[in-house]
Amino acid sequence: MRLSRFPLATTKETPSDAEIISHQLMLRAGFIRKLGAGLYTWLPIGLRVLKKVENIVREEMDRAGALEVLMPTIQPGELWKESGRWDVMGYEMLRFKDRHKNDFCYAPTAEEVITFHVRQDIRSYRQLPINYYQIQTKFRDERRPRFGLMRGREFLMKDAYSFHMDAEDLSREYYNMREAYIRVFTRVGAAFRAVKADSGNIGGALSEEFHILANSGEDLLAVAEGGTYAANVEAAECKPTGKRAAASAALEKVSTPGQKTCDQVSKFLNVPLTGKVKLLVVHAAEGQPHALIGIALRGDHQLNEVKASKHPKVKSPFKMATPEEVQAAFGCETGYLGPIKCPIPVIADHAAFEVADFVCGANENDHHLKGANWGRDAEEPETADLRAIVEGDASPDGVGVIKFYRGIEGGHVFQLGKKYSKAMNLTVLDEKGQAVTPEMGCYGIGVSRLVAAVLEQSNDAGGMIWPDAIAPFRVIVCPIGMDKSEAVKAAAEKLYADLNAAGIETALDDRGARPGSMFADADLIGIPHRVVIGDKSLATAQFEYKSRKAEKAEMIPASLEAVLEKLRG
RNA sequence: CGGGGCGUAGCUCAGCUUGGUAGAGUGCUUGCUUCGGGAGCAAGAAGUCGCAGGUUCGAAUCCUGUCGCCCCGACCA
Repeated sequence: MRLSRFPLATTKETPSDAEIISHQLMLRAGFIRKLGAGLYTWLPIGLRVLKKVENIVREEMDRAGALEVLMPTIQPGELWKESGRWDVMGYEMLRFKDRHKNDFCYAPTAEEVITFHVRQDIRSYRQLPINYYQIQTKFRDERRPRFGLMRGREFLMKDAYSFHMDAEDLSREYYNMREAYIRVFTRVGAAFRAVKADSGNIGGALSEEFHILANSGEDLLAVAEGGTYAANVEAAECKPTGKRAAASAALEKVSTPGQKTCDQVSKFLNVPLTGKVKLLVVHAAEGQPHALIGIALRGDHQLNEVKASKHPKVKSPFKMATPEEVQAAFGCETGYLGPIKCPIPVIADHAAFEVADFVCGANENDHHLKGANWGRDAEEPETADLRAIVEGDASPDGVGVIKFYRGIEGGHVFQLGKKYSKAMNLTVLDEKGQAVTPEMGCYGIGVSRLVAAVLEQSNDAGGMIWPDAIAPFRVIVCPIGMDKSEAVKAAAEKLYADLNAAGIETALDDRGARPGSMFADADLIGIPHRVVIGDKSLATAQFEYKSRKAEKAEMIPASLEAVLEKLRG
């Protein structure tokens, strides 16, 4: 591509409404332009990168045996009513009516549509398993779109849906997709991690997210150093150790005027935070004997609200009791609550259950208890995994120590089970002629998000640094004084033609710009390989080569072969 | 949805408190000089000051409404 014919809309200034580096760079380098909140146009150079990522995804899906389809972005509301999600989905789903006043929505996902088609066409077990995928625009009306392409409203997504006769075959395909995802993320040059995700489904349904590691990531990941365990902190388990020291101290009520927080009490009584048990009061689930329920946590731990919401005795979604409700139930302020002589039922987190001789609130203003013990001073409580995992915890699988990383969710593989096939009455006949409801899996990759995510972990002060596999061009040829020197012009044109002939996507900066601006643009748009041709280097029959990642340029022989050698580098 | 902020030249912003001829930088056009890390000088084109009302002799500026966008939070998956 001749840059004189290819508008490079680069700017020096950083747009004020871009918060994260990938968003800033994509605007500055002219990859995207904003049309509205969460809506972006891909300009020619940016689109080249998007298409490359898209093709890698397509190749790997094809290789894994999935079949590409293309479903409409506009979906009939009827199907969503059939699955029951029309009323469940919130404002995230953009709804509208056509001229006949029929309900429609802009696709946020496509389980309903694909299930509808499979129901039309798939009748026999002989036709299964099957895995359909598409790479198509989605729209989710996020309440707060942000971070450019990272959380846009309209985005490009690869979504795949597989159908199976039984859970075993679903599991096989799940791992098949997982392998395909590993290949995709590896090929686009991302440093990533597959982590266990929130798997709410009963029946051992598996769910894993593929995260690109980046400090700007919205998700926190718990990864075992020296082990293989990795999970989204929302889903990271905390296992009981099964050990608790015997009670050795006598129960004693002490005056702790004004000491309301765990930190304050810990310092005031000179006991470590790990020796304190705190009690959170939350709303109980419908049908529980008491409207409130207490959750006991060790002093240094935080509640994991996802886990709490899933506990059968806790109201979902999770809701904390108000100070007034606590006062009514306990007759004291929230700073002095404890599980001993507690007026409401208590569930203890495993870690809180394993503390002996602990300090806790006395359920009386300005007083705490010392030397408290489960079993002796209160009934042995029901226990559950309720706390958030913390760095330094032992890995739940027993191998390694937990460390936190930030990640950007780029993909998700999920065993759906029969949720949609059942709701939408999809059945196929098995070899005995019996109708069977197929098992489903779904597998997504945020294609446009992946572009931003890779960039998020691959940039420097000069701008973008694209991996070869998804760079808009692999090589940029920068002739110095092309207008003045026939030799430079001829050499640059020849190299440009030769590289293209060799199948290398090459940009020729024939704009006649000054060297400074040429180099700055080449760096900003992140072309991985740069060849500079000037009279000085040609005098010694040399080109100047610089890798985008390298500090300095180096001289190479002025030949196509020498350049190709560097690309193989 | 709650709180805060911003809409002025293609882009980034000043001007608004205290009403009186529309500004800068950058980008763009032309010319001359320059030419290895975003050049210099000169000339030039470019804005119904988000939109609609109102107050006023006069509104970018004050008031009301409205739309759009951004940030924090909550919410959702």
